[in-house]
Amino acid sequence: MSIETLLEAARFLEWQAQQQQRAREEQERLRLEREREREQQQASSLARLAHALPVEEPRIEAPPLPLSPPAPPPAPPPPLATPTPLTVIPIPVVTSSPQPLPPPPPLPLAPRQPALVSAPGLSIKESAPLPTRPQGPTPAPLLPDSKATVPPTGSPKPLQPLPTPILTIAPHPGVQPQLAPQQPPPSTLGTLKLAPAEEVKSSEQKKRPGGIGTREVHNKLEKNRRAHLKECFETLKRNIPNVDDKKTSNLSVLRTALRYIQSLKRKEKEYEHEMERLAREKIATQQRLAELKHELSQWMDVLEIDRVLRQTGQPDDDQASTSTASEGEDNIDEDMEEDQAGLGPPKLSHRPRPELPKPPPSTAPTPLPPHPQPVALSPAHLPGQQPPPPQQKTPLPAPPPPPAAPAQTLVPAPAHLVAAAGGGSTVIAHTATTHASVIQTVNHVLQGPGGKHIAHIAPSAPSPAVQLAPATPPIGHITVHPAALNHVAHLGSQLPLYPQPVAVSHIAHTLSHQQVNGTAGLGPPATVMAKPAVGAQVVHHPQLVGQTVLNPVTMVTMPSFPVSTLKLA
DNA sequence: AATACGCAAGACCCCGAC
DNA sequence: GTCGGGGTCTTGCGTATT
Repeated sequence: MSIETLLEAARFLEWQAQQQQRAREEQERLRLEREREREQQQASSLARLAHALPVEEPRIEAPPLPLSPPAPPPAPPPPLATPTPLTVIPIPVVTSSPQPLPPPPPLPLAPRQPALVSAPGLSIKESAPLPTRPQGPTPAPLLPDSKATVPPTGSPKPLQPLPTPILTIAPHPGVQPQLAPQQPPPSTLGTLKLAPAEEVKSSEQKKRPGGIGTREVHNKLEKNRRAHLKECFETLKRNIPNVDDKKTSNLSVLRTALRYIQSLKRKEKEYEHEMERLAREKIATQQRLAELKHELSQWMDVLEIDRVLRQTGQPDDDQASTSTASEGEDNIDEDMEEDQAGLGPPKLSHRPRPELPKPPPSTAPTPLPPHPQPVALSPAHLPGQQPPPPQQKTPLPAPPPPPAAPAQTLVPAPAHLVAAAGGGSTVIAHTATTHASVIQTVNHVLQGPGGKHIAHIAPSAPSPAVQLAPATPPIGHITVHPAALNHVAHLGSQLPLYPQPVAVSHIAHTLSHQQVNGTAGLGPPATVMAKPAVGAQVVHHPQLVGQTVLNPVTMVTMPSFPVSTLKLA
């Protein structure tokens, strides 16, 4: 492209130069004509012997007409022919060498035509190469000269025969004298001057189909092509690092360029891979962050709920879950503190056996207070059928707006707690995959009278509202696993209210052991974990660490209730 | 069919190495 | 001085365009 633009620019400059040259020629011609006219007038007036003069004049004037034809071709590039040329003038000297110089008024016509033909490329190429190369100086003149003087092959032939017409013109009294003076000034043009005559012939010949002129033109074009090619090679060379200006043949340039391009491609691939890797890391990190946030929010919700339960709970032992709450730990902060303090035992005492239950609340799908929160309590735990004390509303305010997690996060949708209040007392806790809430839900369920509870946890509909859907078939991401009795969910243990051993393995995107335990990002849970007394065991999933798991699964193992009563999804 | 354009072959020249 | 490499120039031919 740059070459093209350069060519365009060069053409434009050349064109301007030509215009300038032409204008000067015109002026010169007019001046000559005036003088000649004067002379003629004087001569004619003095002596009417000069009949021949008028004949010649027509020739002189004839040129102008032809001049116009050449102009059009160059014109195309830019309409401007204005002042700039002055500066450009040098260029014409360089490039126009072949043709433009036609100072001689009569002759210019022919020379210009060739110029038109060759103009496009010559300007740039010759200009560039000439200076650079040692040959440079010679070539410009050489072209005309070589053709004119020494025709290596056969091109020059026409030159000598053709001169005759020129000679005829030359004889003009007025023209010749002037031509002579003009030529001297531009010494460089001297050679060029010779060219015009040749060019005239060539132009004439070239007009003839298949004539020598065509060959000349073709040679020029070919030369332009070579120059262009050379320019391209130089450009290419410039764009290749570590290329010696010397010793670099075109072939070597091509080879070097090839190697360079290949290396660039390799680098490009490497960078692409690096970018992909970084992008994956970013996504994983974002997911992890989102999950941690979500867990934190859920955990807070659980605490909140527990607090509510305690507040609303009955002091009776029957309602174990509530009883614990009844102990008056209204303050979440206290729970937190306790948990952090590692005060597990007290809770244990609170929680006898989940199985022990309280009145089958299941039947009472008492509509949970429109709980905006993602986590809801199974009816069994709801203080039953008791209208939620107003207090609930106040403490529950924190509907943890789903942590502003990045869109990419796989964090499941808000939780749904589906409580099957039916006689079967199958409680399905459909909630998001947050172990804390899961545990809690399960624990609550277990406490229910029926004893048949299934905590169903899965990413569900976005609506955070609690749904009581007895008929809802348990869908199973979840897994309440009575069999795995040996495992005590660390998360379960986190719940201060329900000390019974519960194993929960929360498999999420990229969870490390610390993350599962909450020791990594969650300060409070970490301390809560310390409940060895309860027999809590943390199930490690080292094989999952660092792995991305789609469809996070939460496993809750609850040994405390009879397996027979369990209804799996 | 005429013209324009590009390519390749041959000839020539220049320069550095031996 | 010779040789080889590289570059330039000229020319003919083939193809595309008008």
